[in-house]
Amino acid sequence: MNLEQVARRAKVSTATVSRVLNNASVVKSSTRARVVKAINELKYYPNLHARSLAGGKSRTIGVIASNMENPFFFDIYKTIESDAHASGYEVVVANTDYRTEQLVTSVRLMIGRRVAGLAAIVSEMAPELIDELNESRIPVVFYDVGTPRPNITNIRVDYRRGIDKVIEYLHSLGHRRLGFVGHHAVLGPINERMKAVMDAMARIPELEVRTAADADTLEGGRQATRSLLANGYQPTAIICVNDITAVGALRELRERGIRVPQDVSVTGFDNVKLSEFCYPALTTVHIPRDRIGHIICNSLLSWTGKPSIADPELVIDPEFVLRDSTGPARQ
Amino acid sequence: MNLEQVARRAKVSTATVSRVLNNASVVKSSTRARVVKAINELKYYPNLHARSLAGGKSRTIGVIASNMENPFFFDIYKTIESDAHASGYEVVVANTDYRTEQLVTSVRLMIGRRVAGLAAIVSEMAPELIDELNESRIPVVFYDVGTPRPNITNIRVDYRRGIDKVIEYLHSLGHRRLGFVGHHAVLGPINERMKAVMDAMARIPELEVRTAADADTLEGGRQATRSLLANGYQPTAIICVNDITAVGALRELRERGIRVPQDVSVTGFDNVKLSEFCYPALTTVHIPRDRIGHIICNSLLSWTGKPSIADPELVIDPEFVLRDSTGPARQ
DNA sequence: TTGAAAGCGGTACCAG
DNA sequence: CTGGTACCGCTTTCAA
Repeated sequence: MNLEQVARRAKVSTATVSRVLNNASVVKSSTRARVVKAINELKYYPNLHARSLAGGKSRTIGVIASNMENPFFFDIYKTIESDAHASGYEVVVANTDYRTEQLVTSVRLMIGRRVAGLAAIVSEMAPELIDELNESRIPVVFYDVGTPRPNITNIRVDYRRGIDKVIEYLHSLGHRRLGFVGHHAVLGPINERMKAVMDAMARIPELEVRTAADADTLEGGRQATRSLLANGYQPTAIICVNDITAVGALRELRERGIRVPQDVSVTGFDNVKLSEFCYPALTTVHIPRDRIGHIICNSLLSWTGKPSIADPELVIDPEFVLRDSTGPARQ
Repeated sequence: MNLEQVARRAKVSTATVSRVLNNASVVKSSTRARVVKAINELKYYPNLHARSLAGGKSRTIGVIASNMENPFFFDIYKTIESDAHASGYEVVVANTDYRTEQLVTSVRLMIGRRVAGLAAIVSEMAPELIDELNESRIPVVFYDVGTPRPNITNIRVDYRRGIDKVIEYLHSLGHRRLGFVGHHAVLGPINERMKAVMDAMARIPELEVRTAADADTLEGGRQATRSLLANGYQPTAIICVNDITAVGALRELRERGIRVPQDVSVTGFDNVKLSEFCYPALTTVHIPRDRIGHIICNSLLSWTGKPSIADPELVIDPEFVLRDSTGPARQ
């Protein structure tokens, strides 16, 4: 089933069918009607590969994320998708599971697909990519990591500020013995969040902090919390790298009979929907995922081919959100 | 950057470069080495569109789901993706948000992409699709809805059995006044779950059931619960269409000071990870999402072109999971 | 083992 | 307004 068959049935040339498909206004309406009829009768659907090959473009934007299972990434993706659809673009996604190797594979796949734009919402990074991406001439937005380049825009959240707000608040409540629950991604923001904690510790001598890390999942948060408490350490507050791991932490604490926030305070990060629905509702830091999504999509689609007018690097300041999982330090 | 440039640099023909790319064994190893060198030096990545156009196939399988935000769908997707990757296939996804119109659009898009196989994990359905799909000759698996056809396999879970197990259990605990929290998808399994509840009510005269529905999200579950209780109705147990909405219900109940399970019991469905992590942990029904994913992928990739050897319709019996959100009926 | 060339299914330019 | 046709980048005979 192809253009030619449709053309034959409608008794026109393939060129005309193509025009109808791309609703060029030049086609006489009676002709158009015949073609449309033929298309429907034949249940014809254009071969997208042929289309993007011939056209040289692809009306598709690629999104690569570290962990779609985490609503943080998913929310950004959703926003991008809906913006893209609104502009007549399709979206194709890829997961890296925080694996650099997978990131490289995915990026190359996207290049191979000749996507019209690429958003990388990832914590990991591979230096060779920025070169390859540059030569590909594909507009790219990196969230969190990456270096600004001619066709690469950067967006990042000031995690340090976010963490500082959390620590400041906990400190004011009398917390001195802290725990940090991270996850296994060593690069990027996690590192930044972790470093922020370490720096705070250096800055405030009376602070003691121990850390543990596991997967970026509910279960991972639980495991990390378990190992954090394994050797008898008794923090009065646990700072989690994000909301998902925090919910995992809540569960571990609950099963140990440790009350939150009476016995220990817990904080999340990201402010995903779940953070209001878990029990107790999480004190966290809000990251405007919809705004990030809009900026990304906008930056990708408004690409002119020339250096963008907008800042090549955009930094977002996160907001502290107080809920029920934190309270005064015990003892 | 294309085959020809690589060919020129390696001083061979494009045919040979193509052979190297598809690692045909016929190429002399010294020649192959030259080509590989050229490819790397030029940072060449084959145009996937040209490839699948010329080859007539696409090494890509399509997955369409109703709501990727719900871990139920996401878990299935993850399994399919990992199986597909293991077999050298890529996966491209699409969301329908339970909208039939979007399903139609997505299916046509997949046909246009000439995917090697299509998995539709959806609750909605459009009759015209099965014809179009049939003519496309693409192997298809429908989960939940759809009619078996030459190239269409069907998988479904016996939701009725699952719901019956829940009701039976609640009934044995003395619950007579029930609530059902659904979501807005009118077709398919939801309907089946809802119908199962209704049928049970007819079967057991002493049962009273009222229902409410909203979106398939945490917030939706909360809203539905709110309207369920709005007019003073006081069920002793609330059956939720799935775990996500159940967690939403838990929150609404908590804010009203209604204790679970002392004052009212709550049940979920699906047994997603969150159901163990929320508080109280949900009594639910387990749906083996990994098994479903494996079956789907397997059925798609093992396609021979002829009617499959396996059953064209497969029904899965779900398992009851008892946790902490249910207890004896009060009063 | 390698090269030449005919498509794959569209798009878009140039005539008419 | 419509048709003819030269590509788009790659795969795949067919010969050499």
